[in-house]
Amino acid sequence: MKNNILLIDGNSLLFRAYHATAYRGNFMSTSQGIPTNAIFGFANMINKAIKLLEPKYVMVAWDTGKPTFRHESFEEYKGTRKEVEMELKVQFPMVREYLDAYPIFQYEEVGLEADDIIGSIAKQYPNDKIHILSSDKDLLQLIDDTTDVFLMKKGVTEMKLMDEKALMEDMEITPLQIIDMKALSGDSADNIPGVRGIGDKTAVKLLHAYQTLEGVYENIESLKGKQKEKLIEDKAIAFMSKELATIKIDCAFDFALDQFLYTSNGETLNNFYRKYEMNSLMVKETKIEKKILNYQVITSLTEMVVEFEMFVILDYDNENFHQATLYGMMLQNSIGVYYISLEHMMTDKVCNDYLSNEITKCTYDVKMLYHLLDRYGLSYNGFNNDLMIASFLNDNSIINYDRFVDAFHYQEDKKKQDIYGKAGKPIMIDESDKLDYLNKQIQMFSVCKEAVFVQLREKELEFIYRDVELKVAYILFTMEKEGITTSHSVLDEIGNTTLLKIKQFEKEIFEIVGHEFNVNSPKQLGEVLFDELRLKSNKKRSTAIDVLEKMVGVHPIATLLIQYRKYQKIYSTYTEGLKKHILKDGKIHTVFNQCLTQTGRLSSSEPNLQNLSVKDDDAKQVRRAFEASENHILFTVDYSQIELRVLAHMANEEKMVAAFNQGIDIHAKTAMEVFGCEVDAVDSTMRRQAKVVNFGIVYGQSEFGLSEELGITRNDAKEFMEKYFTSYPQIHSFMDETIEGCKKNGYVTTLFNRRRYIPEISDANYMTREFGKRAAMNAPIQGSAADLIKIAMIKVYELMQHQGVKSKMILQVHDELVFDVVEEEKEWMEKLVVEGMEQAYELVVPLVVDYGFGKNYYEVK
DNA sequence: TATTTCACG
DNA sequence: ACGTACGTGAAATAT
Repeated sequence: MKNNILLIDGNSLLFRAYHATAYRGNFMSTSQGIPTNAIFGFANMINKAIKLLEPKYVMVAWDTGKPTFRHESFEEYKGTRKEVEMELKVQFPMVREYLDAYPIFQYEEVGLEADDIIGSIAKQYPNDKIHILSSDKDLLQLIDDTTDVFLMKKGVTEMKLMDEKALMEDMEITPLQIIDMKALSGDSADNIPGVRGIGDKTAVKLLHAYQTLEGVYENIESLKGKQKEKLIEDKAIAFMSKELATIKIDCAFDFALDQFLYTSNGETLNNFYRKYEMNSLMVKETKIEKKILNYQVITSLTEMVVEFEMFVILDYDNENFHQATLYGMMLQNSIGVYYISLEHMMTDKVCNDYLSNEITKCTYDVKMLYHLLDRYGLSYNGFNNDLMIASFLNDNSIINYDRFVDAFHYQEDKKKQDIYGKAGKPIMIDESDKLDYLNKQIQMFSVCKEAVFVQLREKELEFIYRDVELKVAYILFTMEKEGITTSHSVLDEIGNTTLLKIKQFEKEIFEIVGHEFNVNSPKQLGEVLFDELRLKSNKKRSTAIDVLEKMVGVHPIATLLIQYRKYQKIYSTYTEGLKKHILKDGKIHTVFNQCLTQTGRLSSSEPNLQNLSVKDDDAKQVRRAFEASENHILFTVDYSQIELRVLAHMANEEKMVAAFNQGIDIHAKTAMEVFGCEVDAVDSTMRRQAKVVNFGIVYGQSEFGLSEELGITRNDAKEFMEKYFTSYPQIHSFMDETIEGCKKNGYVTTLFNRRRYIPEISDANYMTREFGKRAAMNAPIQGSAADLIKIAMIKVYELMQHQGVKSKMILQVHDELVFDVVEEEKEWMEKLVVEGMEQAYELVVPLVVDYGFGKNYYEVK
């Protein structure tokens, strides 16, 4: 029986991979700057070849000794060889490490070139099918009945299978004539001189007439003119060139074919990819592709057996929740996969029964499902499991999250975008491709499901999953659906006056500078400030606000720029930006992303309603556009210093806990401790400084950072922090223990067991490691606060349901909830929400809220 | 697509 | 000698 053997010309592929992926001196590299572009290209090449050829045996041959630049693209890079070489050189040991991780057998021998190794192996197994992968045309001479060459054309994925027939079509010569051709025309990249004045074209002509180099010289008298002269002159060189161009086929080796047996180890391979941050190459260990079941298109759920906890996914496009189109639904039971179109979902009574009953169902992204089914008037009961949320809780670092659930992406298969197009740019949907995609997706989900939920239990995340996130998902759906009334005319009005101010400031800036330029361009502004006006900054050429603020008093342009920036921001991001998001119902419906942040907070987008200006009054005016509905009043309730309270609780810092319990102003308390004075002696400056330290502690701020922030010397800042930690010793030990725990476990946890993995804490790089420590100190605090407000949302939502209020919860801004309250329910809601939030969970310190009412979002506070 | 800047908690 | 506070999203410019 014929074996399928793949022989890879390592050097030629690595050179090709390197040059094909190096773009104008830019290299793909790890965050530490280790170049990985050649490995990346190399991996793509061999993976593609292996996939296409399905070889039983694979090996890679390497050149030894000083590198011989056998690559055709060498010439182009000759000029910059020195620089380029280092970037490539470092990847030589890495590619060997890669092949060991695969694992793929590799071989090199002093005195032999990769060509000779490949040639000898190829001819040693005349009864097996040999494929050679290379970008070097030289290898084409090895083609015979059982040997072909996969020749890299351009880039890293284009390759052509060259056999005798293809070679004849392309170059009009036989494999062995490759040698004669090189003997005649030479190969500068290979240091083969050839006959001067004879190029590829002439060489081919001569070989057509006389078959071989020997043939040419036997018939030399039939030739004439300059050509004949040159041939006679360079005869010795020609024959030497022929020898040089001939690949050895008679080397003996002491390895056995069995050593090439192809296997691949997903774990070691993924460890390699992870190490060098080549996440896109990650392989999915579960290979379900081969056993994918067929799906069946049905018109009624009577055609399938309805089982407990089936996986259900929707067929919908890439738009956001209030715009997406629903086409159908796919379901999987223990027998198979079924697809029912929207039309039949709407008419089939059994389908309606299934969606309205409480039988447990599992999906991926339940909030999106609620939106779609709701918008199409369908029911959505019993969706008690969400694989997206579960896998996010297991590991919210994107890599693993993707690996686990979006595993089908790693099968080099179609992505959602390939099927439906991008948001705002839908494409014609190919029904069969789409159903194949959904079929694969649902089966992948089903395969992952069990492992995901086992992990969820192992990590003790069931509470946060079932009692927090799943419930929050439903509440967020209702909030997003409700939206917030937004006045287009108020935004217009603010926009218009803002635009006038922008124009005015711009004019004044141009007058000072003496010419016009794009003030929005950091590059152009940098030139104006640092080159033309000769202003100085300690931070390179940054034009950020803190740099500009330091220039106030030095140059009049600073104040103008600060003003310009402020109004430009109001105009572009807020007045104009927000208008685009007002829908026909006069409302803005933001999207709350539940599975995104590293800490467990929500994020808001399209538009972001969690960053509406509040600190600057001009900018805060934008909030006037966010209004209560008719006969309603806006109600906002926010936790007071929730992160500091969480810190006091988690660290169990007695003095701080006592202060909170006595209702003492915590910043004043801190000032008293740090400055060692009585409460009456605390002035506003001291309180402000204490407040900065309190916040800084939560972020793991350094002495340097504190000194910058407060504008004091580093020594003073150091003393400040020392006093802080002496006053609050438990906070110091809590931080230390948190960091130690993170180093030991690789992750930190919140009060409710939510995890954040922080691999950076063991990184070799100092800066990365320091970042890891700060993140480790902050995540339990920010994360626990995020958990708490989610619990409060549930508590308040449930109280509202039970008490039957008509008011709605509409926004969450990390420590704040916003409600659209029916006027008659004002006192009712005030009591309900304040109590709900304050009693959401019992800490060793009280949870306290501040709140306010108003007809719009400006007036509420 | 990446970078810079700036809005929020 | 390094570089310095956590977590987000949007817009404009630069590449």
